[in-house]
Amino acid sequence: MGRVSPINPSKSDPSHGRCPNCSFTAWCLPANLTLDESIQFHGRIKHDRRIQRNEYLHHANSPLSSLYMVKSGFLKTSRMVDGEGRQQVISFLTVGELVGLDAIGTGKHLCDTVALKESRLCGMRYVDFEELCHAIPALQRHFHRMMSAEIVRNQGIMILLGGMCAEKRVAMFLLNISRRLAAQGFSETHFRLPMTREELGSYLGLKFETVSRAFSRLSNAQLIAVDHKNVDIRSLVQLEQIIDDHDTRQFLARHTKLGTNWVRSEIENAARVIRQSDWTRPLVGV
Amino acid sequence: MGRVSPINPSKSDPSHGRCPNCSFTAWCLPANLTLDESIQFHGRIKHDRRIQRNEYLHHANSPLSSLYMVKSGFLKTSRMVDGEGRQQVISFLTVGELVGLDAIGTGKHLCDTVALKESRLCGMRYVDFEELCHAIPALQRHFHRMMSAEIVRNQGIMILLGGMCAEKRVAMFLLNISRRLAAQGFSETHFRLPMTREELGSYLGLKFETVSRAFSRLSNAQLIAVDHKNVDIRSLVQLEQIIDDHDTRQFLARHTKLGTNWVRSEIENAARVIRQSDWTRPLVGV
DNA sequence: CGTAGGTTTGAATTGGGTCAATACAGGTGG
DNA sequence: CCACCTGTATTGACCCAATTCAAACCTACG
Repeated sequence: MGRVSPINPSKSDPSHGRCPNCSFTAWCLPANLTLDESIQFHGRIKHDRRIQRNEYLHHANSPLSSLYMVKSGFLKTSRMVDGEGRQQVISFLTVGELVGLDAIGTGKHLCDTVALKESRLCGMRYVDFEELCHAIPALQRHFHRMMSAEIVRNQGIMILLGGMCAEKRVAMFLLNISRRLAAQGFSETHFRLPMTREELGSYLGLKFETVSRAFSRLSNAQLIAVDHKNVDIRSLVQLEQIIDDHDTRQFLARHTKLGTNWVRSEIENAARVIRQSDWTRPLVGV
Repeated sequence: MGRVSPINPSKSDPSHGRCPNCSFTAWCLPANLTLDESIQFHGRIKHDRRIQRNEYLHHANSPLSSLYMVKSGFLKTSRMVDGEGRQQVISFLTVGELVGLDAIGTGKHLCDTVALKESRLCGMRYVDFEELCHAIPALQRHFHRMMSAEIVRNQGIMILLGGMCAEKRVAMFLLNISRRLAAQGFSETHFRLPMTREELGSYLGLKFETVSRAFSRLSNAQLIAVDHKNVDIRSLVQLEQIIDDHDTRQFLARHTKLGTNWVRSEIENAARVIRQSDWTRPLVGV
């Protein structure tokens, strides 16, 4: 039996299903299913559930019924942090990402999951999914790999939260978003963040003012351009460099031109050059 | 065919295997396997691998060959954080806990895993494990639940790292250790930590001096007694309360008595007792 | 429009980090 | 058995990045 090659989702043949570019079908392409298996899998999918901005996909404590794949849009998951209602954002989810893995252990969702913008999802009843995993060994292996990958992702966040300064956290986040969007065929340098500074801060372990300042500093250093929720990455390379750089402030200072207008910038730089060594000297052409 | 009831591991019947109280067999008890399945599972286990303090179970980048269960002892896993060799502790592992889930996605370990003290483990080749998961649907379901539980645990760390002050982090850690040891039949209030302050700090996103100060403050507030690596939890209840309390410093201040010498002498006695006895011995059913 | 929610920025505060000094435990070898 | 030595732990003094508090400002949307 011929194997379905792991081609780009956008080119996948929708002949055996009513949901063109079905995100769930696309998700299991790397599992390298046979055509039969692929049809079998596709047959259990509930296609194209839509939810509006601020609408909940599910609340904490609700039972797990289905796993969902994001087909379009953006969602966040968040969890209660203490006795009283403080919530912390646990993840942001976008196209091609699976929702509900954390509920399998207990059979109940621990997270609220809510749409940050209008979103479409494909779902599959979890009991069906388990059944298919047993019927299709390749799917089982793929699922194990995906669960493991989720664990590794979370370890990445733990590293971010455990030891990085504000600018590195934001830089890592931007690179992460960039890669995830690029993987789905969107621009890797130019996007609109669907979450507020406060939600982002909650995710990154920072207050919203600190997030805002971090954006400003990265912007001053010309690594990005920010206009409210719109982000333009000016240098993916430097954004990556800053994460490994031991002295973040110095790294940013090297690339920063001070002030918001030419005159002020020139004056302050001139003063600095006179007073100190030339490490604050702006880039050529300023 | 009769089902193996999910009884306490320490009472499990070792009749169908050479490894009494085999930690891996115990791990799959909640899966509620039939006797046949249980024997089948047990048959693939490589029993009783021993590793010494500071010995590596595996290094980062080494291929995943086996999953391991900790039978006794304590290990840590850690990951490279940046270009140069800074490592961050990702997890501490003790009796009854599974090692290697994060390697399934890529087939390579991302973490170094090293023993904090002499440890014994049971292992199973991952290919065998996958095969058994397919052959035994109950095992597959159990494994999925365990992977999901691992994701949930990591979310807990993310919450800890994202928003808690030093004392709360240490309090949570102590409660966590307490529960894990209690689940294996050890004392839930009285134990010896196998890791250094630095390793603990790395895990909790703090410098070792800060960990030390946090221990001191919890100790001054009579919630715990600390003597170097020996910890005696004086009030599990208050330790839980402090996590929900909005104003940690005030909470601690309320309970702090200055200059109580009698406490100190009791602590030192307790510490002596721990040092003399083998603290790793279960209190029940030895 | 007008208002509420979101963002930016400044100034003051503080919790944790850094640096440094000392104490202690546990292992080693004499 | 003891003396030594190294790695670990505690504690104090000072510093700095992030938080808190506050004031504009913007923009999205009814």
